[in-house]
Amino acid sequence: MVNCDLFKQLTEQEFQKIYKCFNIRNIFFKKDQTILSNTKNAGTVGVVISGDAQLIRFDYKGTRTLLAEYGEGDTFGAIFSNLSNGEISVQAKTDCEIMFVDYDHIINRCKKNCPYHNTVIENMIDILAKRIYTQNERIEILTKRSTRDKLLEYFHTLAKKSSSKTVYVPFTYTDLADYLSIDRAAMMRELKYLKDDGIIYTKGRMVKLITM
Amino acid sequence: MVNCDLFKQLTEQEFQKIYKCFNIRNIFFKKDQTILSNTKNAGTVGVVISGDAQLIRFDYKGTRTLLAEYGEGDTFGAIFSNLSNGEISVQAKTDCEIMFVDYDHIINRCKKNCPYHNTVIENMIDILAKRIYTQNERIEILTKRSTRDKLLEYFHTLAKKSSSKTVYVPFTYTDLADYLSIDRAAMMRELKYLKDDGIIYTKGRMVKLITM
DNA sequence: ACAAAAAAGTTGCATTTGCAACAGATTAAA
DNA sequence: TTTAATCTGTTGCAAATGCAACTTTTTTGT
Repeated sequence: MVNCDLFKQLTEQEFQKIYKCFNIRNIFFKKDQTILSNTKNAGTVGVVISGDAQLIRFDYKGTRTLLAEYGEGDTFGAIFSNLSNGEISVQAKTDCEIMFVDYDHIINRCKKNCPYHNTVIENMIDILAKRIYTQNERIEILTKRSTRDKLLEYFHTLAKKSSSKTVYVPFTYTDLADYLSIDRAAMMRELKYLKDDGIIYTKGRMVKLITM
Repeated sequence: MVNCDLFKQLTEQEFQKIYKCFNIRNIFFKKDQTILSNTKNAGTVGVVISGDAQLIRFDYKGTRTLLAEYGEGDTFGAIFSNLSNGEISVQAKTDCEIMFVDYDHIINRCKKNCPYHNTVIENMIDILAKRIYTQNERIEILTKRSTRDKLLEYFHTLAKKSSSKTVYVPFTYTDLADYLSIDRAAMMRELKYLKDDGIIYTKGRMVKLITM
């Protein structure tokens, strides 16, 4: 049984029917392979069955930006901005299995008018809404004007999610810098200042928020 | 007849039924009034019938960020990030009329199972997808590390939309700085450098992209 | 268990940016 | 139509940031 946002609340039989009707296919990827890009698998939605993946963009300058992280059950793809001359792609962070579903099949009801298609569409709405929410979080962070404020906003975001003042950065500090869209060295320096000022305490990727 | 993304492709009769069934109400706002915020009209979707509105956030520091602009037919609200200690709200930029629809009514089919409810749901998906697209554009811009690159990315975004190398900034330069999340003075300075370097030519809010 | 690769942690220095504080131009209001 | 308010355009200066170039530590692959 698949355990993912897109097909939740479906019975096994319903899922099997949809699997055929929607022309769904599962593909395995090795670490560092490209799962999806402007040219590869465009117009499809990817569902992570196992493993981890990252949405990454490279600038014309070669600047790397980490746009999102996907884990088991997460859904990605379908909607990208086709702007920017940069390359945007989803990369396998570990070996992973991905289920591909055509976006058009999801949102356009076919003549059969299967009742469980409604469920899928409602799930898709939830996925889109969640993505908007996540992007809003990201925008909140990026609109902060200083490195310090970006870091603090990010840590507070994590803290809210885990309802704890002790948070764990879910990826490397190198990636964190790319996620916050700042220079890694400048970020490390600011982390030190934050520690010096007694605002945070860190040990590896564990960060404890002291003030507030 | 309403002309908006949310209820497009509906007949007048269908719309009238939905208007009652969904408990929709139209409200007029004077310029600078708050249309929607964390506390006011949360959980509802606003549709601009006439006038213009802006999504704005104020930081704990008082830093203003312009998050989005809405014109006639645009849909806003329903999904905000509840993070950040800042105040987020939709403000009337001019006098305007707003139609409020409860988000739950849109996405949850009722027992009557009206066929035209499908249309509304499909419209909602399009709206969410479009919003994701717009947010991606914004993130593209914000992840640029320099003022210069932010400006150029923004101008190129406008240029793509209008398929022209001559673009018109749709709001004041003061607002543009808030939109790009940079200091206005620094932005004006960079605009001057861009002109000096022969990369752009400007006259008022008209910007002509010379290179590429 | 070892070698190689990646990440973490530092620092000096040049550049960019934000901030404050203006004057002039334009727009809105009385 | 005059006044007030907002927006545009500048500048000096201090502070923040990015960049390059390292060393040390940790992780990964064989």
